[in-house]
Amino acid sequence: MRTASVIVDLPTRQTNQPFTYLIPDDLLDFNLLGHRVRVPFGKRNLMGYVVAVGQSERSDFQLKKIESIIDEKPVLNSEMLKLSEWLSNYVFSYRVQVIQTILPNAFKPKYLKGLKIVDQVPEKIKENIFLNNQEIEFLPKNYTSEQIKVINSLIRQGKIVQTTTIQKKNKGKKVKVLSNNLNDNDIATNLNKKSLSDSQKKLLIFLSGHRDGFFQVKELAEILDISKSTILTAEKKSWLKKSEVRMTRNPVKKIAVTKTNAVELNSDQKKVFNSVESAITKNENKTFLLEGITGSGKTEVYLQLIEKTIAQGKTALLLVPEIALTPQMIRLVKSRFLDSVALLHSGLSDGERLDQWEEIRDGKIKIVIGTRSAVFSPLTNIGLIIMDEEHETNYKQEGNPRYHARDIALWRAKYHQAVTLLGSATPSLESRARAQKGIFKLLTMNHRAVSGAKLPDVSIVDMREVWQKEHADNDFSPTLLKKIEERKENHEQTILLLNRRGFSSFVMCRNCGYVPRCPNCNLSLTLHMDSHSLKCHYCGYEEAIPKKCPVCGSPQIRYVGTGTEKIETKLNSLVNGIRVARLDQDTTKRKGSLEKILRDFGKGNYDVLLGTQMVAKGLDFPDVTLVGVINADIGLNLPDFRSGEKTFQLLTQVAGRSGRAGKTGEVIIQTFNPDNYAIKLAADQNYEGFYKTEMSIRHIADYSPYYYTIQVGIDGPDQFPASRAIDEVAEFIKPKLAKETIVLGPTPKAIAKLRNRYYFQIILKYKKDPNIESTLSELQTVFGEKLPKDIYLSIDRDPVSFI
DNA sequence: AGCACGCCGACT
DNA sequence: GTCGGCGTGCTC
Ligand SMILES: [Zn+2]
Ligand SMILES: [Zn+2]
Repeated sequence: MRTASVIVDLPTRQTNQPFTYLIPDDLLDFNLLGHRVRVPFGKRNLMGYVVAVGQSERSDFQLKKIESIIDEKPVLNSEMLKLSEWLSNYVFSYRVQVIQTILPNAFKPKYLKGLKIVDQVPEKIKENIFLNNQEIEFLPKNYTSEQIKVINSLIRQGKIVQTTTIQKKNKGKKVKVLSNNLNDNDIATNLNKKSLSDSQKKLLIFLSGHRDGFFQVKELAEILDISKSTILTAEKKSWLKKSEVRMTRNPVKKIAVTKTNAVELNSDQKKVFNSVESAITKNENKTFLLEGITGSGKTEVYLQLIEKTIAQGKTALLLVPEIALTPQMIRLVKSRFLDSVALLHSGLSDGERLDQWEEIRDGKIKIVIGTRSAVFSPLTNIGLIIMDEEHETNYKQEGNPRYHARDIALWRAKYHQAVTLLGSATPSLESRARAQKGIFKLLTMNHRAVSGAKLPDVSIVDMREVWQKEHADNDFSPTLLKKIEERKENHEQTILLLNRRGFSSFVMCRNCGYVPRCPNCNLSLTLHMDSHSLKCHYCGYEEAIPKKCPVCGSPQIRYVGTGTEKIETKLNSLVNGIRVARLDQDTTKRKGSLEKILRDFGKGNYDVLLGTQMVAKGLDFPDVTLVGVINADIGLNLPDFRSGEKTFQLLTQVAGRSGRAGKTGEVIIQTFNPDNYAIKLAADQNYEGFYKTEMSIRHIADYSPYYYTIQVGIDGPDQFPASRAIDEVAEFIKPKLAKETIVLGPTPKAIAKLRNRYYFQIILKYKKDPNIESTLSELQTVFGEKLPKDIYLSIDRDPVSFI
């Protein structure tokens, strides 16, 4: 018997395995591998993915037949089938969930429930419920309980049946287009007619110049500045021919650019280019780590390597942490490769994403640039995968499946015998350590690309002294303030970083010390003057600012700590006429607002760009000659072994925004911990020094990269059952793991309560433990089975954050 | 996820 | 006796 193994579209523990189906006669000659199919499953029809085809002689029970295929072409090629199998095991996720992540959202089907009459039913029912149809769509919430009762009894009697239909969605809009239907003679004769209106004349002249184009009515009306009715009349007269095309939505086309060409590389860049290029040419599965200081011209190297790859008939993938923050890079890529590049990011609609996906699969597009999920784009024959800013934690998905784009990139590069290029000014310790061991090849660029441009001069300002000499609570040291004023006078620009949004970090009663907290998370609420409210930054809870203390009634409420809002207000009052743009989550909620702020700042409409970590990433503004860090200590004391690394990266990256175009840049770092190693080494722009120091700290504490880490979590609506469950998890796994594996906990998570759920964790640290994967997958299947429904188990391999 | 099966309390 | 509550388990 010819059979197919099908993963059904049901992300549950019990259905996380292939089910075997018979292949119907009409599909026997068809290769079903990777196809979406409709299959009967229990009482209903589900969608599924064929992950294998073969022979089976099972006689223990009657196999069911595949009902039909959904698409003409398979949606998963053999690479993606293998990848999904590996990844689901690697990150402990259901296979369907991984497949859904690999595929564009538009492939998620909609199940429509319906009712169908199969026998005699009372006339009244036929009229009232079926509205005299044989089959209707059925949504229980649209019917009264009486009606549901009647329906249920008729189903029991076998007179009507429930049906499910699987609906495909988003196959792209069909649009009406018009094209020229006249030959030269026709046009000439029509143009000679006396009765011709100006609009008609315009249209005819246009048609004579665009013999082969297809245009939408609206488009034509706009181009020629004539009314729609003129065009419709012309259609009636058969001047124009009507047809329908499927619109492929291509968001890159909307970015208008002029073509640019490769720029001559400097000697640093040339060296890097040559090493990587030779590996691409030789089809070596090699990974390079490019450690290039900020402004060293990594992008130009990327572009020329992509060009080379394409010239060899292969495809290329460029991953960036966040599209919105790298508009310059996108523009550059687009200007170099024009329409042959696909842009994939979270801002696309399902339909846009599907269109791009199909063009990539069909080989029409050979260059893909995109964020995390673009790593799954269905390119074939990949020659080069570039991951820019490889240290960014954005590349790790929070929530299932918890994958890291770097892991996928390396897997795919191996599959394709391709080259991976990881680039950063501040590589993750993990990658840098691998380069040390020779697993990755280390390449460096230590000079800024623009001739004459140097790394900025960095100085640390000890805020303890400032508070002693001036008055405490000063957010601006006199040094920083003076320099901001100077920049304003000289028509240069300043970037200010403060990694905390809102007005103040929390509010406190001066009399009794009461601090308002979130009822869902028990975390202190942040004051927001924009919205005149207190907000929880973790769940979004919001309440009014108290006029007096709810505990003791005192009207003396103190605002503690400083956020971006307060800095904006202060700066406006301290420097006369200064124009400040604020860039944080609160000012960029609206679609397009981020781009607008950056554009306006680039045009010189502002003196200062003030914001959270967003201002540290990738921005490239030539007039910025001063970067100020208001408070470098935020994040330094978080309960996370990577807090030093994160601080170093943030400071180094933001410092790199200064003096990129030849004008000397300056950086002022304000801190209460001027002796902290991460802050000092960031001030020295000394990545290698930081790497060595941090590695010794990690070594002593047995942390990554010396050990692998896995976080096992439990969360539930009540504290006690959840804490008991995590204890049981520990009991379950401990005896199965290798003796050398270190088990930390169980402990409550750093944020112990979030959105009314209680969180607990166990951290596993291991170098080599052959039992780890089997133990954890057993934990999911065996232990997970008896876990109460409202308690969730999570497994996070190589977590990037412990907060 | 649905849906059936099954075992208890409440009602025509 | 029957209806319906939702706890448990299965779906190729
Ligand atoms: Zn009080
Ligand atoms: Zn909250």
